[in-house]
Amino acid sequence: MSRATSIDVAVEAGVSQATVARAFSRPELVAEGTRRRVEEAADRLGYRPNAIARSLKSSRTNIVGAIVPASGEFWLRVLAALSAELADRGRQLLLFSFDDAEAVDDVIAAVDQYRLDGLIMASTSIAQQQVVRVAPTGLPIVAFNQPAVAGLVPSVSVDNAAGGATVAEHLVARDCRDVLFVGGVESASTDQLRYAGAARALGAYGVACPYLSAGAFSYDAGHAIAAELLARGPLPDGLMVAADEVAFGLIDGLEAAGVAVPDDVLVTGFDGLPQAAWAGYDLTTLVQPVDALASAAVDRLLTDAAPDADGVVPGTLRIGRSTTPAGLVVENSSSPDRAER
Amino acid sequence: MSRATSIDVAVEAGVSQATVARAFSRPELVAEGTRRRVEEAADRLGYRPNAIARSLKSSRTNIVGAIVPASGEFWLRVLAALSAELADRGRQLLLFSFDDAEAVDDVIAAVDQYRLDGLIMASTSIAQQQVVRVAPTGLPIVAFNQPAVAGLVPSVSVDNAAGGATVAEHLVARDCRDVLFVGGVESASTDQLRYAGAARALGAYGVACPYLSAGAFSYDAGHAIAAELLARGPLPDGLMVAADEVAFGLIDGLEAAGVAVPDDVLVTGFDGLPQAAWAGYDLTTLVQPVDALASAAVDRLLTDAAPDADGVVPGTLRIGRSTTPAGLVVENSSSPDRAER
DNA sequence: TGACCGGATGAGTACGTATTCATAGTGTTC
DNA sequence: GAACACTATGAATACGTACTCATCCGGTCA
Repeated sequence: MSRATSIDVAVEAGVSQATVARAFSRPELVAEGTRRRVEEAADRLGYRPNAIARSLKSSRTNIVGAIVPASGEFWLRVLAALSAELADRGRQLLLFSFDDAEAVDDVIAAVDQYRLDGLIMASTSIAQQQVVRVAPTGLPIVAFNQPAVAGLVPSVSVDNAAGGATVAEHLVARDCRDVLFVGGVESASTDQLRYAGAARALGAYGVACPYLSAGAFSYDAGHAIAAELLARGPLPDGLMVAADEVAFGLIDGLEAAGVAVPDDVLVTGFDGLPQAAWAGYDLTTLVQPVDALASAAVDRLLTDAAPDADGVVPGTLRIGRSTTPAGLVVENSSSPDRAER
Repeated sequence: MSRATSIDVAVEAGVSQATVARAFSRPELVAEGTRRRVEEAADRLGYRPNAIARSLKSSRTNIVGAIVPASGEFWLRVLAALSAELADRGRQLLLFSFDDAEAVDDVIAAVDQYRLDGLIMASTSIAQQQVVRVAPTGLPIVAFNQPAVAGLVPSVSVDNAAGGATVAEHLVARDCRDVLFVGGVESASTDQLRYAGAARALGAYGVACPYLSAGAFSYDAGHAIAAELLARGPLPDGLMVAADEVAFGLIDGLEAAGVAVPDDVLVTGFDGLPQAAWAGYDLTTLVQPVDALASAAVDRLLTDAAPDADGVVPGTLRIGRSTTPAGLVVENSSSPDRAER
């Protein structure tokens, strides 16, 4: 007793299969009474149009693929946002998560088989050449937070450079004269842009900004780099970290070594994870507008945007205790640095 | 210039379409030389089998659906684990996330259309009747961490009752004589089981264990309930919270009010989120073996397990600072309560 | 040498839908 | 009342694959 088909419904309702198909896909072409009879018959048989067969005919699946790294709080948040956004537009999300960059090739092969309506590539570690290989297949693509491929395929990302600058200026406003940028993965374009934005902004104030890589965008990497930082000599005034998760690890690593944040050193993050607002850290960070980014990405995907359509969405600075030493008096406590942006 | 089909390849290779199809689906039936010729022709044309058409014929999509709540750190972790597990078995994951329980009906309708190979329902807020409605369609289902439907459909979950007991016994071992259980959503079966396990275990020691609901499984709910707790009168020795995320909020709420954890009150969580291990909280919690759970769920799904096949996987206690007051001397600091389980 | 067997391949069909084309029916206009 | 426009419907086909069945061919055995 398998699923009822449109033919079963046609027999039940005493009409042709074509009429059943029309009743579901273009109801305005079917007479009122007929349509009701078809609907009743369909209800009785528990009929649902078979999306697979429909896709075969129409060559549109209503499914959008998303390639997303398998770990990291930020990506998981992005995933939820994309899923919600697609659901709003009647699409489904086929998830491809991957651990290491090599697996991306397998994923791309799979994507190809499913004739998806589009593909969102969300990762900093997908190589440029891998993206390029997909592009000619005619599959609409959008790169998510992967500014390196901007120009090759439509992309959407937060304004990393401006965000880096915003955070840097905040540190200057908090009297930092000596800042160290702690990056995640040096080759990641987001890392580079955030650093470039920060270095330029700090340069305008005559503040130098060396770069140090933690080696990964993870809590553990941040925790591990703390020791190296302390071994290097005296701490700078401010540590500007390229990602919240790394910053959490770094803060914990520092405090385990007896260094207090923000009393001994100011720390900032980047991403605006929910945990940044949790009192345990209360981290100053650049909040990525995940929902807006997801919305923009889906937009570009479904309207088949031009390859050079780069959507850059501004982030917002969240100021927390991690850059607010106990002694500091701030005029407007809710958002003291609002004017900076 | 659309995609090449098996017919195009057949022409190019000078064989029939049937041979091309065989070369890809059952290569052992095709002679060595022919197969090579087909493969070369396919490469030249960039041919990939169309999974949609294959599904139509074989009525197997190789796609498994997952209905997962749109928020909550725990669910996101589950999602990543499921995706990885399915990828290992050559399946894809079609994601359906939902905000409110009503949306589940829409999701189920969508699921039905895609003729998925299986469906994983991961949520405590999916009503029993909704699950039951899906069951008769013949679609293999597995309920994930939703013990309420055990017996109706195959289910997989952590041993909530035993976990609750384990945590409770740990609190007793830490000299708690007065414990309050802070639940998330009272109607959630996970909540009930964890509470029941805890209450039974505590009862054996003559320790009472009242129940208080935070109203949601969220940081904010935990934060908000802190005030109510303090207004109720003197704090108990230990607060046993039904979920890590709630516990984080509760701890922050308490500390904002000047109550120190663990010095003034011990706090435990449940789930074992990565953040529990972060030094900011260092929470004692029952770690759910997410990967093992995901693996078990996929297993049951693909082998079409019996409806009464209930997979209950044990969790492990993680002991953190949140139940280790400064004065306490512990014999084996790495895992002092290992014997408890 | 003829019957037979097994492997390799081709012709044809089915999966369930959407859509094109043809046709029957119903008014409408001069 | 005939020619016409228009709506509602049915018959037939295509989407791309997998699989059944039939065919062919070289080798084997009596």
